[in-house]
Amino acid sequence: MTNLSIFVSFQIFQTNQMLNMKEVDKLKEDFIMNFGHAYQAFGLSKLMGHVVALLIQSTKPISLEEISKQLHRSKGPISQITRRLRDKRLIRRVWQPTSRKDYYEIEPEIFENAFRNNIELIRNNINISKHFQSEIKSRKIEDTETLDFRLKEMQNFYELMDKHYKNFLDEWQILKKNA
Amino acid sequence: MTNLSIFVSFQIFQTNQMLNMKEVDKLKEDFIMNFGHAYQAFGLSKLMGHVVALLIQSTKPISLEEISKQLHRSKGPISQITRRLRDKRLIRRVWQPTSRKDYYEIEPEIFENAFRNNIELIRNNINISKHFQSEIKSRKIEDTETLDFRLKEMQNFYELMDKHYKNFLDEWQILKKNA
DNA sequence: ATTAACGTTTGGAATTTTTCAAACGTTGCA
DNA sequence: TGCAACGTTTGAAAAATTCCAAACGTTAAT
Repeated sequence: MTNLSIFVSFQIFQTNQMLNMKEVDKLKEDFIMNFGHAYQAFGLSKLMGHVVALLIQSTKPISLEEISKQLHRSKGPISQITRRLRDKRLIRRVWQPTSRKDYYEIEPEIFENAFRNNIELIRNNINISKHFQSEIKSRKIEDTETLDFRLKEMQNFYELMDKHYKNFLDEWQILKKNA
Repeated sequence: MTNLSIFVSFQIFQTNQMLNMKEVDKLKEDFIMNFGHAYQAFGLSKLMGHVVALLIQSTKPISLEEISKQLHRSKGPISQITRRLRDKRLIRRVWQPTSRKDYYEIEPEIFENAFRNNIELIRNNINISKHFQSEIKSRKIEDTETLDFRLKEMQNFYELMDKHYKNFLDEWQILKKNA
């Protein structure tokens, strides 16, 4: 009875430990999945979100091999996705003197950089509206009042947006320096 | 010689007319393609961009059948895409008393609404950062200083962004009323 | 020089997304 | 009541994307 009691409480202890382990892992996995969905919602690859999440929650840089292991992918797609993420300046490669492997860590300015990538899309909208306004004008097409109005509105909208985007980034820089 | 001259200039005239026709159509097609790419870059369906572009450049509402004809798609996908576009409030359905068909036109506040859809994604980022901060806290996980810092920064970043987004929309409203 | 440890590239497989044609349901009209 | 004109849904096909395994190139160590 006593023995059993001890045994049981030991079991419970074990189980709690394991549950805690599992819960932390589950939380980590959940974190990774959340970023996957968020990235997908932004029109990016889900895997990109997974890698980003993995690196955000990691205290130290992670090798390509370890990334592929943790995300259950082969090295091929991870190699490609890390390249794309580096191009977008969301992660960066670091050298560990002790190893020949490539290690990756999160780009400290990941959020700013992701945002800057978005600004470029906005700029593209401005360019589209400008481009077609000038095309219409130079060709003297008829009955374009409505389209002219809409294109001009589009231009105004995204130019104002661009202005506020800059304000935002400026204020963010100030905020960060004071922190 | 004179006759030939007249003939030639007539030919040129014809050709110019035809070229103009083609050029306008080409411009329209180019416009549609541009929106397709832009929508794709934002993680939306290319076809959504095509429909939006078609409706932006049209003076009058267009029937579902005509949309599918102009975009060379069958009615199935057009029906689905118009539904999604209506859900996002980028286009709207209008009733022509003379016809039983559904007609679509661009939503006058298309740009604002598209932007508002984006704000929701931002809000999601805030929620992710808040959620995991509280999860970490309630579970007393060890060595989370780095992650805590990053999550807090993420929250700050997107909350500041949200603030500026609101500023932007407010200013846009004012600008539009005064226009 | 050879080998071993890497990351990258590549061709095809697997998965997901898009699209179509046809069936279906609804509504207006005769 | 029956028919015709619609839009929507659906199951399968087509297209696009993602993914893996293996080949490859490069570099470092022996």
